[in-house]
Amino acid sequence: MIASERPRAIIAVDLDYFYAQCEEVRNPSIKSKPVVVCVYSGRTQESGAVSTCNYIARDLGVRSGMPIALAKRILRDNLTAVFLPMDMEYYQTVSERIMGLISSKGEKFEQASIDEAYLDVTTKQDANFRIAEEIGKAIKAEILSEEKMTCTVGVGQNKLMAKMAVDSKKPDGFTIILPGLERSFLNRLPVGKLFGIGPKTEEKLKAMGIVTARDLASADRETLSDHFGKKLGPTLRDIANGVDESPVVEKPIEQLSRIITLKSDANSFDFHDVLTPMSEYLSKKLFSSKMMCKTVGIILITSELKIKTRSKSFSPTTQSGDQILKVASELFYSFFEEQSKSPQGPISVRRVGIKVSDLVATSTSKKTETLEDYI
DNA sequence: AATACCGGCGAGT
DNA sequence: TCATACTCGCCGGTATT
Repeated sequence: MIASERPRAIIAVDLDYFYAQCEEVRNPSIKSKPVVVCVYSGRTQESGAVSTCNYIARDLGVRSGMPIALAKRILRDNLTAVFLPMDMEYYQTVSERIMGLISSKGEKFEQASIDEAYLDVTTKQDANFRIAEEIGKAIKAEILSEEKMTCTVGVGQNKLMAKMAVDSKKPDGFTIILPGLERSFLNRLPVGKLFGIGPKTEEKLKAMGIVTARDLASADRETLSDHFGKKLGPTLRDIANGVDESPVVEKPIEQLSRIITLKSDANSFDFHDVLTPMSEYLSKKLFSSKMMCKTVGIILITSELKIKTRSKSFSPTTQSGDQILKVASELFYSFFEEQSKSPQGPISVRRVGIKVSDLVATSTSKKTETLEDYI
């Protein structure tokens, strides 16, 4: 046993229906109406998907990921419904202000997404999360007064439990799971409600007779490893037990990608026109985040919505748009070469993208390693 | 035998 | 019915050293 470890106090903050709430803040007159934020793909007038929506729309049955046309059908009798195109730049600036606000409330801060963050507020005299509660309330109050926005806060002894606390009451929630009460909080939940267990894993577990978190928490370790592998198997059991040792730390970006929907499905490798701006965009992103990439990949989504990927690593690392374009073009070319030879013939593609990964920070020292590679 | 690379899949926002 | 744009992580297979 490890010498008496004091439980950590972790706060999770989740900005409620973030994109749609940003739109409400910008234009308060829509607050009383269903608000649906859309990603229009440009194929037809209404093609695309719902990114997120406010709770008025959710209560009427709209869900994120849903086709826009379906959301419009659901809301067709509601003359007040508002459909807006996504405005990432605006959401990003709002997010940055709020993240700055949250991070100032604790030493260790981790942004988990554009609208989620963790804060480690562990202090010596806070075994019952009194201080964490104060800080959590202060965060909610400040986001409300400064940005006119509600959020949901969860407190637990690790990131997993803080997140489960958040998920248990949204929107505008505040939930604390005290140390020791993890199992009683989780036990009744179906495994699919646990963070990290999606539909596929839930189905597999169900087939094994594991339905609730209680079942999973005491499931045979050997059996879990056999079915899910030696990493995921034990992790699943940990999740059901509320166990999570992962620290609150800012993680460096490890990949960047850019993907678009084609105006119509295609099956040739003449993608130069769409690839060029994507490569330039990624190059600029790399530059602004002071990163270089070692791997370039392509992403294709077929007409049947199957995802295909190809990638290539190289050295030295690069930041250049031309280089990214060159590698991506080669990958596209050989992908379609390969496809044309396959028995099914050429494949039809709906969406295409480029991904840069294996990112490394550009050397800050005077003598760069990459320079020597060129000599 | 260990590590790197590659493509597919799953989960989440 | 129609089905976005990202990010991260794991798995198994194969290639490289």
